[in-house]
Amino acid sequence: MTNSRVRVRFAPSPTGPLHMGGVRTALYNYLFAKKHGGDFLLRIEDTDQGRFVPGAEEYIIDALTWCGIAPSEGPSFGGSYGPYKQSERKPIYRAYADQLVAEGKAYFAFDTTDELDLMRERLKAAKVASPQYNAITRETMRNALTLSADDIQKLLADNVPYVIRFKMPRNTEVKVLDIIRGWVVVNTNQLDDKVLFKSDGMPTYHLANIVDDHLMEITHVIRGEEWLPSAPMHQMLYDAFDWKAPEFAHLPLLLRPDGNGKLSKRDGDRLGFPVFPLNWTDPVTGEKSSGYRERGYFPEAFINMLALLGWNPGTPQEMFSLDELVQSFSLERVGKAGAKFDPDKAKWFNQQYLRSKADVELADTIKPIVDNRNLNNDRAFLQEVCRLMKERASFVPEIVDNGLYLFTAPQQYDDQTVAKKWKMEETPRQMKTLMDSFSGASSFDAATLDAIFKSFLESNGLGMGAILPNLRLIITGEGMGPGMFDIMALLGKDECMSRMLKGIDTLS
RNA sequence: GGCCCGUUCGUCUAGGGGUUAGGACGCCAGGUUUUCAUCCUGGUAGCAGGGGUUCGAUUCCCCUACGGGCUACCA
Repeated sequence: MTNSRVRVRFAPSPTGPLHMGGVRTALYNYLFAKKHGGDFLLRIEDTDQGRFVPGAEEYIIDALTWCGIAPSEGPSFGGSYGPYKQSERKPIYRAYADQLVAEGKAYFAFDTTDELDLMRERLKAAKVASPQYNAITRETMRNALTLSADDIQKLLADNVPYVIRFKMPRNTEVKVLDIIRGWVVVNTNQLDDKVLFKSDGMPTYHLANIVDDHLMEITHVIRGEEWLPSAPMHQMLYDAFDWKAPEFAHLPLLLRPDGNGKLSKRDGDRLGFPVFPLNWTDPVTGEKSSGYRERGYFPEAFINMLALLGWNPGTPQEMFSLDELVQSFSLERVGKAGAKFDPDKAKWFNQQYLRSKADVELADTIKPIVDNRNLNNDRAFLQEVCRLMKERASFVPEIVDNGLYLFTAPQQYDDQTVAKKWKMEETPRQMKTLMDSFSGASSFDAATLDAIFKSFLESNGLGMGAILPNLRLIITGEGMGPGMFDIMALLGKDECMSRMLKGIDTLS
């Protein structure tokens, strides 16, 4: 590798929607690339034709785009190292497998699935610790190392299916330097003769991955910890090809909030939070999974939260824009231990972003929701709704849900407040008097209304606590909410009068 | 089972041979607010256990426990 330009890739398998753990892996790749002025590319690893899920690839691209971490190379993104889908690179791989065979570093194996199962069972019965196809067992199997040249020719001529296996050397120490974990040392006796090339003509992950990373000039492999056990094997492959291996960084896993285990696709809706960035409907089962986007999360909040799950800047800063993350990120500050995802903290992040948004911007965001429900969508009105409600919401849709009374008159009145504050003998009379005071308002703005209200209290010798909750009750139906006179000013005189009248009437 | 990786408040984490072990979320209490939310103040709670090394270990080493990952012609 002659150039020193950093190139990293995110290489998911299109077997379903990308979950948040995958998004985090993509994010760290993205951040690392940007930090070092390098390239971030997407490669689709679809070598397993049996597990292909329609729509998954589009989903991955949509999700990354929504998160603001779209790659600069990849399927539908272009780039000069393509194609970026392994199924489209199929013709490339065979020659590399053949090269290893020619050099005696790999070999043909003709064993059937049944024969392999039998071998494993035999070894298990003999109490062998980990039954595997390796330097010892390969001697008893049907492969190019045990068969005669004539037999092999015959099998090939008969089109008997075969795979190409890596000839793992015996009793050799393999060392892999991981940026996050340091040296990881494994003896090859623990490793098996991995299949590099499948009988269906496709390479396995291991071969395709190494060949593509080499051809695409990947300098750093940043991936999930589930790949750590196969890293030594990958190192052996780079050595076998006499290629310089990229640097490795194995990320700690995202764990589920309850109990144990890594976060899986099933956990989300079961525990009441999404595991996916976007909604997803399984094309086969029709099963629906909810996404962060549709739940009302901002991509910035989602990304911010994800970034801090396993990485920290070493400073107390928690709120990070994507640019700030790029500036601060380093693999050295990625932790080693798995991180449990905390839905409460995710919610808090979103709340922070929601509060920091401009009212105008939020107004645009709630407009589709409002339109969808046939509510008042006047821009200035929505902006004021957002100003009043955003301190009281964690998610965008809550602005509308919690402030529905700003759009439509209440249909019912909060029982608790009625029971506690509404006095049959005097409240209706007080409310009527108050109505008269408001109806004479010179202008219906919050300050004027506030002044009118205060003088009403004073001239009637009343306290706020006795009157205001009831005013709120008949106008909003609620016992709590934003500043009462802001609400009234927003609703306007006619609406307030009509609501007060209806409220008094209903509750009397 | 075997191999590999890991272990600081409930959670995310800072720290690191001598610290009152720091921050954030959550939770609790008080203040502000006519109310709720926000905001402010305070509080609760942690170095998995046992051996070493050391004047001194949460920090370094070993063991154990626990957790996780991998163990396919899946990635």
